[in-house]
Amino acid sequence: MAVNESGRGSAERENEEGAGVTALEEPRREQLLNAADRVVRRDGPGASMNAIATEAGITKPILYRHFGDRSGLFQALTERHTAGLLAAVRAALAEPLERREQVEHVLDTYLAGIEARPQVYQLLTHPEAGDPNGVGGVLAPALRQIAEEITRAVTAQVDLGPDGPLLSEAWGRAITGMVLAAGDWWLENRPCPRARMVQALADLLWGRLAAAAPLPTPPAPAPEPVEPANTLDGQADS
Amino acid sequence: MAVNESGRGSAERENEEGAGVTALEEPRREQLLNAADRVVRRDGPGASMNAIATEAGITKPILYRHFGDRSGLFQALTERHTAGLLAAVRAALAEPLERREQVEHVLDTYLAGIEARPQVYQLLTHPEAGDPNGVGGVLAPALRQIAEEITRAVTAQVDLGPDGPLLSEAWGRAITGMVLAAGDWWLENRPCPRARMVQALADLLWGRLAAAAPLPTPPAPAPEPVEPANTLDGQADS
DNA sequence: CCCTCGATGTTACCCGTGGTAACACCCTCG
DNA sequence: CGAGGGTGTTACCACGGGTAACATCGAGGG
Repeated sequence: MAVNESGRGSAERENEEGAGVTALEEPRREQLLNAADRVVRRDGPGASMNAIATEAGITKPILYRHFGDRSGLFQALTERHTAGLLAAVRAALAEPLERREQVEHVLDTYLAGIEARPQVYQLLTHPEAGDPNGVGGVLAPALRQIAEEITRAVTAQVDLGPDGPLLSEAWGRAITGMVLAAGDWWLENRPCPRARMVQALADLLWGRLAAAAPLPTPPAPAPEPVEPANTLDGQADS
Repeated sequence: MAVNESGRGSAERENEEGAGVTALEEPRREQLLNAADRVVRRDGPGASMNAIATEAGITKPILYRHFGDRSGLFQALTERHTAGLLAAVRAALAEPLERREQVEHVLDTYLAGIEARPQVYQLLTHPEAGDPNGVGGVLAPALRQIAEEITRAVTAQVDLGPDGPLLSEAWGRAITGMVLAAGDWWLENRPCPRARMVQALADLLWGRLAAAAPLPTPPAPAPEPVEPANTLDGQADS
């Protein structure tokens, strides 16, 4: 067919990849994941299967043979990257520090993790970009694991009285979401060094918002007529 | 033609819809939005344009004439629903209450808002499900507006010293993300009544996690062999 | 030596979805 | 009676996920 060297993207250099132990038993799979990784790093999530296949120097069906479907591929890809961050956070949560120091340590660990791999970080937070099925909550699986880890740590380390279980569960999610949103903003705007951000978040958790002095109410209280409570309850749909 | 009554989904009852003022000047548009609303409520985001068109009893091109493209439709749809929630939160933020009461009020307003329309709530938090372009941050536009509103309120009402701007910006995002994640979890599991959840979140912001007594470190420090620090840093790319 | 087996690879196709072009209808206004 | 604008339609295209069917090649085993 003489197609030997047609338009295969940037293939034929899958050798010096080097991956973890898993490569020893499933080398091809790892190579494909590495290719996918490159494409995602370049095109973000939502990269097409065709693009990934081309980058790997092959065609779609092989990808599907190895990963079943697109979400399978992305799940595998995500898990590779999740492991490190999750383990790091877990370790930080287990360290025997004074509470404030420990919280700062965990916050710093997370921020450092997402700082190190900004592109991939999108994968962890938006795994389902591109496949509309199963929207499933705000927290991606990776984040949900972190939330559970926090819950576990709080349950084990802090005395919250009879409502402990409820509080630690709620707080696990709350803290995760808080760090997620704040970290996302920080990563995008870089308004301050990491340590400063850690302080800001720890301060929030330490009730600094609650404790701070109030400012005097400004003189003109209602300058703009905001069109009172327009459709506050929206379409009642008769 | 004789196509009069072929396969048009559930059309010909667009009359008793009842919508806001905007319907007076752009009635067709409102009807289409109502149809889209129904479909999204039923199929979640990621509903296809065809499905929406069919539900409205028409075909795709008309949708595109009115909204340009898919994201235009969803943006219009989102704005309709955002208005109420945003206005409510804004009002709650402007109320002259004691700080703790005000925070509780805002939290309760938000939770009540998402509680009232769980299906649509997905729209606000996952507007880009189905269109992989422009992933753009964790916080959807609607949430970003809320975050800015919180930032504004904190800036105006709380004395945070020289770092005020940074802190209020960071905290605006952080609090929004916190309530988003916690609210999402609460909405899905309903582990407690709303008022309880409000308390839990306010307590967190009030530093209860920081202030609570520690639990004695459990006797057996390493009961489960957790497979020590597997691939802590993941792919080191040897 | 041949022949099966499994992994690797390909071409060609299906279907659904976003998006568009071109044409038809009707109703109103000058 | 036209012109124009809103409403509607039938195709059609490109592209992305996913699959069937066929081709190849190396390793064993009778």
